[in-house]
Amino acid sequence: MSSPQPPNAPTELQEERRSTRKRRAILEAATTVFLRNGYRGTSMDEIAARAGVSKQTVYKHFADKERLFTEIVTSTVDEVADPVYNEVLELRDTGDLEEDLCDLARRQVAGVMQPTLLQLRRLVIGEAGRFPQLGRIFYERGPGRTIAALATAFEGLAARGQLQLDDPLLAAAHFNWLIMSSPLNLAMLLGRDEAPAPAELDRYADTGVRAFLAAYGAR
Amino acid sequence: MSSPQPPNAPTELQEERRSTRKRRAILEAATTVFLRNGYRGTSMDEIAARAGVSKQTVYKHFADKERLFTEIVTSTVDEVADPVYNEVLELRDTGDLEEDLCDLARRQVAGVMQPTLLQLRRLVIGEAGRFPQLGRIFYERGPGRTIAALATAFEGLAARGQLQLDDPLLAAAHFNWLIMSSPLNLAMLLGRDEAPAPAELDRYADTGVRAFLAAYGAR
Amino acid sequence: MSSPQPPNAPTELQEERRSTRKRRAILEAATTVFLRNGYRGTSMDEIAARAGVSKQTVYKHFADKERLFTEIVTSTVDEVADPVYNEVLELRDTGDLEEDLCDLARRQVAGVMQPTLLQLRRLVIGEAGRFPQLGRIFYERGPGRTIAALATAFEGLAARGQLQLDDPLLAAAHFNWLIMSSPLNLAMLLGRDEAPAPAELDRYADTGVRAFLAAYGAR
Amino acid sequence: MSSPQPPNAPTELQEERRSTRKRRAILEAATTVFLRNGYRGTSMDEIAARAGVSKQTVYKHFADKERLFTEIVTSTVDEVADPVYNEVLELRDTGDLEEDLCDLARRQVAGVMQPTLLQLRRLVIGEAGRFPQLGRIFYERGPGRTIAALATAFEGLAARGQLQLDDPLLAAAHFNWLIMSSPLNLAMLLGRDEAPAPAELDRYADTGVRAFLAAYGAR
DNA sequence: CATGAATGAGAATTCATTCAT
DNA sequence: TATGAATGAATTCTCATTCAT
Repeated sequence: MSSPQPPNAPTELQEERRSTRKRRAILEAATTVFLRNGYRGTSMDEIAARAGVSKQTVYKHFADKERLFTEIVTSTVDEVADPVYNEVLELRDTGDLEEDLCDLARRQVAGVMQPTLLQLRRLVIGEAGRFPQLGRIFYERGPGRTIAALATAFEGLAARGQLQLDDPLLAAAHFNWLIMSSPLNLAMLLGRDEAPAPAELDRYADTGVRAFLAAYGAR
Repeated sequence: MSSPQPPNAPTELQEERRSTRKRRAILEAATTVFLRNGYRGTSMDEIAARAGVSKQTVYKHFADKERLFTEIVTSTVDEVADPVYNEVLELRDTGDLEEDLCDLARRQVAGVMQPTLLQLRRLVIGEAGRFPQLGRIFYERGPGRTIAALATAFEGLAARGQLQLDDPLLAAAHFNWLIMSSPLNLAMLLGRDEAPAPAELDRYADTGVRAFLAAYGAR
Repeated sequence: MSSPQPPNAPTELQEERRSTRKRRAILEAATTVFLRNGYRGTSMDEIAARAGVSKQTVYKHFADKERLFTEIVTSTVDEVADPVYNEVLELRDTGDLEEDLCDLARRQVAGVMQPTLLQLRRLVIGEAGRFPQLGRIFYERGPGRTIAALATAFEGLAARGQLQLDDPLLAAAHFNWLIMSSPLNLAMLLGRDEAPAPAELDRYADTGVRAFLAAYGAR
Repeated sequence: MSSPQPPNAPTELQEERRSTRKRRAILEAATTVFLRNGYRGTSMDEIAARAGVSKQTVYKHFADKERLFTEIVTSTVDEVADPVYNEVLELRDTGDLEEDLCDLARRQVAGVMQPTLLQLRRLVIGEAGRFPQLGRIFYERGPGRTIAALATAFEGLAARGQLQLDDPLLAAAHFNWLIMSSPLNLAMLLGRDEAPAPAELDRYADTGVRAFLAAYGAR
C-alpha cells in the first residue's frame, strides 16, 4: 500500500492535478472577464493575471483567444442551462395543474434570469457575427432543449385530458415565452443593474401561466 | 441679385450644405460599419474612409467614438422602430377581430424581424455593459412604446366587449411576445444568415394570435 | 504666373512631395536595415525610427512587413543590377579581343562584387524559402539578363570570326562564371568583411577571360 | 558477475546510451527544422517537440540555440561534403580523359545539387552575417577542399602531359565552376522546388568539361 | 534528471485621438 | 478647414532561457 516514490518526486497524479488546476484557474478567470467585458473587451493579459498564471501557460492550454472563448462559452452554457432544463423533467403532478405549472414557471424564470445566464446570453448575442456557432450551441443547449422537454411534458398532460393542444411544440414555446419574455427582454436591454426583484419575476411567471391555461387548459 | 462673392468662394449656404452632406455621409458610413462589426470592431479610420472624408472631419462633427456611436444607435432606433410602432396605431376594425389582429401581428413580426433592426438589437444587447442608456432608449422607443400602444388599443377592444382582460399592459405584452418571441430569439442567437422565411414568420404571427384570442378573446 | 495661394497653405505639389519624401525615407531605412539584418532580424520599429517617421506612417505606406520587404528588394535589384547589365551592352571593339573582354570582365566582376549587391544576394538566397518570387526576380533581372546580353554579344563576335561557338548562351554562362564564380562564392560564404581587394578581383577577371579565350577563341 | 543494482535501476551504460540516443534525436530534429526554416524561423520548442524530449533536455546537451545551430551546421557540412570531396580522390584514369572528367564532373554536380546541401548552403549564406565562422567552415570543408584536391589531381595529369596548365589551383577552380555554377546559382535563387532534372545536370557537367578541355587540354 | 510553468522581453499590427500644415 | 502625420499605448502571439517540483 505504501508508495516507493521518494517524498518530493511528484507523482503523475500530482502533476496532472497541477496542470488541471491551472487550467481550471484559467477557465474561471476567462469566464469572469469575458462575461464582464465581452470578447474584444478582454485581453489575454488580464486573463493570465487574474488566473495567476503566465501568459505562456494560457497559450499552452488554449491555442488562441478564439479557442479559449468558445471553450468558456460552451462550458458555461451547459453549466447554467442544464439546471433549467432539468427543472422541466421534474414537473410535479399534485393534481393542481395551475399550481404545478406556476411552480415550474417560477423556477424557469428564476433560472433564466440568473445574472450569469443573462450575461452569457448578451455575450453570445453580441458576438453572433463573429461566433455564429456559439449562438447555435446556446440555442440548442438552452431554450431549444427546454422547449422540447416542455413539449413532451405537455403531450402527456394532453393525453390525460389536462391540456388541449394540437401542436405540443408550439404550446411549449408559447408557455416558455409567455412566462419569461417580458423580464428577459427587459434584462437583455437594460443591463445587469436593473434586474426585476424575485417577487416580480414570480408575478411574470404566474400571469404567464394563467394566460397559458386560459388558452390551452381543459375546458 | 448678384453676389459680391468671387465665383469660387462658396457661400455660407453652400458651406452649410456641404457640411450637412458630410455629416450625413459620416452617419451613414458609421451606421453600416457599427451594425456590421460592433463597437470595438469598428475603427474611426474605416468610418472616415467609407464616408469619403478625413478623420479630422469625423472628429469635427462628433467629439469621439462613443458619441458617434450613441448618435447612430439612437437615430437608427427611431428610424426602424417608428414604422413598427405606427402599425399599432393603424389597427383596423373590420369586424373580424382575428383577421385584424393577424394582420397587425404579421406586420409587427415582419417589422421586428427586419435585418437592420435585428442587427441593431444585437448591437445594443452586446454593448449593454458599456452603453446602458442605449438599451433603455432601444426599449423605450421600441418594444416598450409598442406594447403601450397595444395596451391602449386592447383597452378599447375590451370596452367594446371584444376582449376580456383585467390588465391591458399585461395582455399587450403577452400578445407581443406570443407572436414574435420564437423567431426573434432564434434570430438573435442564430445570426443574420438563418432568418426564417416570410411565410414562416406569418405562421408565428397567426398561431400567436390564435393563442392570444383563446386566452383573452370574448367568450 | 504668380500663385494665388496664401503663403502657408501647402500646395498639392508640396503635399505630394512631403508624402513622397517620407516614403523614400522609409524605403532607404528599410533597405539599410533589411540588408544588414535580414528579414526576421529587422523590426518595423527599427525601420520607423531610422526613417524618422512613426510606425503608423510606415504602415500607411506599406501594408505589412512582407510587402515592404519585397518592395525594397525588387527596387534594389534593379538599382544595382542595371549598371552591371548595361556594361555588357557597351562592350567595346578595339580590335584587341582579349583586352576588350578583360575590360568588360573587370567591370562585371567589380559590379557584382559591390557590397550592396553581395548583401542583397545573400538576403535573397537566405529568404528563398519564404519569398521564392524574389529569387526569381533577382535571377531574371540579374545574372539571367546579363548572360542573355552576353550571349547576343558573343553571337556577333562569332559571326565576325572572333569566337568559335555553337551555343552562345552556354558560352556566355561559361564566361560569366569563369570570371566571377571564385570571388563570388567566397564572398557569399565569407561575409562582408573578407572581400578580396580590387586588384585581386581584376586577376580573377583576367584569368577567367584567358581561359575563356583558350576555349572559345578563334584559332 | 551479477550486478547489485535493483532490476529497474538503469546501469550507467544504459544511461549513457539513452543520453546519446536523445542527443542524436535532438541533432536530427534540429537539422531538419533549421534547414527548413532557418535560424530565426526555428524555435527551441519545435526542436524539443520534434525530438520527443523536453526543452530542458535540449539545453542540457547544448548550451544555447547558437551552439546547437553551429553544431548541426558543421556536422551536416561534413556529412554531405565529404562524399563530394571523396569523389575527387577517386578520379579514374581509363585512358579517355574526357570520359574520366565527365564521369567525375557528373558526380560532383549531382553531389553539390543534393537538396540537403543546397539548403545548407542557403542557410549558411543567409546567416553569414550572424555566423561568419560557419561560412568559413562551409567553404573550407566544401568547395575549398574539393578544389584543392582537384588541383592536386590536375597537377598529376599535367605532369603526365594530359593537361596544360601553369596554375593548378586556378585550373581546378575553373573546372569546378564551369561544371556547376549555372545550376548552382539557379538553385540558390529559385528555391528547392525548381531543381533541374538529373539529365540536365549531366549536360551542365559535360559541356563544362568540354570547355575545360578546350582551354586546358593537351594540344 | 525531466516536466510544466514562469519570466521578461519583443514582434507585428491596430487604434483613438491630436498636431501641423 | 481638412489632410497626412504623429503619438502613445494596447493587443495578440512568440521566443529563448531559467525555475521549481
